[in-house]
Amino acid sequence: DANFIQNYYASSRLHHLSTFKIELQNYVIELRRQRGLTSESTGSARASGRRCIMYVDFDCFFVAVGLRSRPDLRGKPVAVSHCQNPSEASSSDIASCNYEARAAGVSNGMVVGRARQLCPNLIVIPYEFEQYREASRTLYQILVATTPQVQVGGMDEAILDVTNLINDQSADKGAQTKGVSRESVCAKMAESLRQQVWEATQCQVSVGISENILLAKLATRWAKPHGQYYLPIEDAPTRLAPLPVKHIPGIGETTARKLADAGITTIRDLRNQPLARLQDMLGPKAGLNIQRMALGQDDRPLVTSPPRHSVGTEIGWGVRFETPAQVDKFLRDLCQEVHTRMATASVRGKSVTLRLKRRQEGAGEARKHLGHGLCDNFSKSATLPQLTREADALYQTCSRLLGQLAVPPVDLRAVGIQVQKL
DNA sequence: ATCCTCCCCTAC
DNA sequence: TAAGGTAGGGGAGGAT
Ligand SMILES: Nc1ccn([C@H]2C[C@H](O)[C@@H](COP(=O)(O)OP(=O)(O)OP(=O)(O)O)O2)c(=O)n1
Ligand SMILES: [Mg+2]
Repeated sequence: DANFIQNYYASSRLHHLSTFKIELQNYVIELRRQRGLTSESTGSARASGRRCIMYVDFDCFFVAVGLRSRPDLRGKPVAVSHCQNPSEASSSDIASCNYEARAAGVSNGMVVGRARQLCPNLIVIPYEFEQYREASRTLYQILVATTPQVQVGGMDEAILDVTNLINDQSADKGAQTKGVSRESVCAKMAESLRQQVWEATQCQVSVGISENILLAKLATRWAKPHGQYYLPIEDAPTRLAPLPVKHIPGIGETTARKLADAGITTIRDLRNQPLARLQDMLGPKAGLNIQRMALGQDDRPLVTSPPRHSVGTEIGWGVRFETPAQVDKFLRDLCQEVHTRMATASVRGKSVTLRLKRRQEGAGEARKHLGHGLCDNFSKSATLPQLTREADALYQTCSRLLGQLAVPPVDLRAVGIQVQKL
């Protein structure tokens, strides 16, 4: 099908999630430039001691945007998904659900069929990607107008370093005790941001506030929905101790299970482990990082203009081929897509990786309609003849890699390419 | 030690 | 029907 890739991307939420993030990073740089703030000192460069970090995150973002034009649905359980029928067997993903739906056990990423079992009166509304894009951009306009020290966390979340702003305002107020003053000045600033975002977007954000990125992010959990929460760093040991390890950013499903197998389930457990044991399980750097986080320690500065290290594209849905010629055509189209993105970003690369998924021996049809199902992954990289972004050069090299990986077209379930060494 | 390739994992 | 992408951190194991 000639326009498969374009049509697919037009409907893929995960594609939009990823590409909006890149676009927002560039947008923030542009907003800073417009305000003549490019070379502003860092948010905490002047300060030697305590930082003040704010984590700003829209509440059930896609649903909140969708409900603006559907006020009659407020108060009812609502989810955003492609699902068009009332089936309890739908394998369509829920991108976002509101708090009414969550009360029934529904969560983001769940398939609609399962969600309907938990919440039979769940209402499904469609995606509105352009509206999400607009709301995100409005959020970032407001944030950059407050401080240039903004890190893009994603389409619906951002991190601010307001240390210098807070210190200046605390100093202006003169005599007040430092600790109390800082907290109240932070709280006022967060109130103001939430109000501005609400007025400009008719969507709510929550704000977590603390002294580093980790604690500010964890604080947003207590801030939601549509609230704010200041987590004093002194309280961190007590507040973090009982939380499941999965709350630490970087610990996902797989790592949490691995830790559970070793009897480690809470952040307290993580903190009490000998460092060497965590490092044996997770590796030297990961073990150290995770134990530091368990202690509430995080000295990472904001990254306000992250350098780009790779440009890639991958499709793992609807991939069902019969002939090598079909695979070849698909690969050509992917190379063209990457070429276009590299041109937009004004980058060229010296190395390319081909990534494939191959249907596992004996795996039946995927649980998800036209999904990749159970697969084995393969990747192979090669150096490009020169620093390039030309679609044809990418294709020549990828085509060779495809031959080397030798996956029968019928067994292919995903194809992707990624260019690096930019 | 440090690099390289081929992975796995994570977050939105 | 359904739209399971994307970039970065980092580990294992081998080469230098
Ligand atoms: N599995 C997921 C998770 C998220 N998203 C999209 C839809 C979300 O609205 C948006 C932001 O993700 P969040 O994790 O911030 O979730 P929400 O904003 O929906 O809820 P909240 O932040 O209130 O917990 O990303 C998605 O498509 N699929
Ligand atoms: Mg959110």
